[in-house]
Amino acid sequence: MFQIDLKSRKAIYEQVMDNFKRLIVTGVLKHDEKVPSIRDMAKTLTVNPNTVQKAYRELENQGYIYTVLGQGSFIAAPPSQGGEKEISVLYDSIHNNVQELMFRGETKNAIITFVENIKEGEMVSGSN
Amino acid sequence: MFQIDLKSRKAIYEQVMDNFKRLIVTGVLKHDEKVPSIRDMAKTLTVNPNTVQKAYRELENQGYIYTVLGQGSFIAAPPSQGGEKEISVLYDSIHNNVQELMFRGETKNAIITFVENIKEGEMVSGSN
Amino acid sequence: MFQIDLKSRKAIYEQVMDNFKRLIVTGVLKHDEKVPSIRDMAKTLTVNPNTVQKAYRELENQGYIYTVLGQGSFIAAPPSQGGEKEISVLYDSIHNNVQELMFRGETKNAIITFVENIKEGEMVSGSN
Amino acid sequence: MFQIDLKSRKAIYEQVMDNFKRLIVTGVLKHDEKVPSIRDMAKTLTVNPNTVQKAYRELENQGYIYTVLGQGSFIAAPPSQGGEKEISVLYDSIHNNVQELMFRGETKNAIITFVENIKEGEMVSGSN
DNA sequence: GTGGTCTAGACCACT
DNA sequence: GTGGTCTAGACCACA
Repeated sequence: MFQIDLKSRKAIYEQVMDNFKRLIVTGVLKHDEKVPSIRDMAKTLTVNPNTVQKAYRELENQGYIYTVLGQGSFIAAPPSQGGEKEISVLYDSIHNNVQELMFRGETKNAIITFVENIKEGEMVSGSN
Repeated sequence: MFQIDLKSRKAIYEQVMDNFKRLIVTGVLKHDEKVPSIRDMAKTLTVNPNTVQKAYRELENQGYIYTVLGQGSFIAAPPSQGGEKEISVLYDSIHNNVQELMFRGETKNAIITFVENIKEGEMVSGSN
Repeated sequence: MFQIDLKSRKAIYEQVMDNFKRLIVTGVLKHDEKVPSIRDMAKTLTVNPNTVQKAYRELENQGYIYTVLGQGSFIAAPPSQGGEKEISVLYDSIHNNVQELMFRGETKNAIITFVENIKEGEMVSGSN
Repeated sequence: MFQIDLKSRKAIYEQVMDNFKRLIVTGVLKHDEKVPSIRDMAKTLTVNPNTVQKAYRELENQGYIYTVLGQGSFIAAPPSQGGEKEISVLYDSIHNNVQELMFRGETKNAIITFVENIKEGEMVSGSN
């Protein structure tokens, strides 16, 4: 499904979250699809189950998955409305990244071309 | 100059770094300009000098400032070349942010318009 | 493992770094081997944990070790490529040392014989 | 004569010392030749006279120059004998540098060839 | 004045 | 258990 980098400075549970988010956002994981159990996930990634549990708990808090007691966790429906704050955070992040790219010599046109070529169901290698 | 949030979950020294990076990238702080001494900065922010020192040391490692022994720290010259890895990280981050925005219902056109309106010396309210 | 000289003019954290570098470069410490925890090392050397932490952080920055959150630090893989600048610095240092040795009466042949006898996994008493 | 790098992490007085040592060892400055006065040197390098004074004092301690009261400082005679400790320090430094070069993938032959090509009166760009 | 090092000791997050 | 952050406060070297 995906891999995590134990040597990374990023916390493992955050890496797990990021990977799930990416798979959900890119449409690989669809609404109401079941996610692996905590134990299976932990075994697959060879990490501590507590770590996976923390990732799932956070994902649930942020609305990406929901849990049915005794049955496991499932992908939540895409947010139909709301999340204004989330959206502005994302825009701010883009703003900063674009400015730093320009500071580092990238042209605005190159950046816009890059953005234009992004498709809704496409993934990028490794990120943040 | 700027403020930091002592209650934030983000480390103080990282907040200091982010603020300086933003001021440098947006052109507010210019090449060879002197930055406040560690002690002054610590007093202004009401944090421990060691914390500011850590921020400055990291900023120096990352090439944003340079230090002259016994005289203080100064804004470094913008990166003329290299930083390929940095640049690809920034592009990846934009990629992910754009995808999540589209997942949340924003249109590609709205995002591109947003990017087109970013100027090289402009700041954004709260970021990251 | 090794000892440090608290009275030396050289910073303690630098002594710790130098010792680790020597053990790594000479092959005594091998890839993925665990290094003592910060607390253990501090106890062994009878110095403050913060001092050891600084040494470890720098060693990580320079690519000699890597850290797994919550598990400790480990010896990194030898540099496969790059480090052009590092290499030229080392050559420059040799250049200067050889010239000073000749200035002090050592013959070129004696120096070359010395270099020829250096083995990849050999240590030298006290250095630097 | 030479330049110093104010931005370097190396102390200015040490840079001055290193430069003089290099000029002496490479034969550019010869026995009994006069070295610039502290004031002239400070003006030329645009540094504090106290800094130059410290460099000269250290150079005198290490036997590279000697001072005649009221007349200035002069290059000392090359060491005819002694300095066993200095010599072993230089050999140790070479030992370590060679080992690190091999660790970084340089071959022994390449290093030996490099040493063979060093001439007594040749300089190297920037060192250490 | 400046930054750099070190200690002692507390608290937090991750595994 | 592990490393990471922060504080308070001392001392040193350099310019």
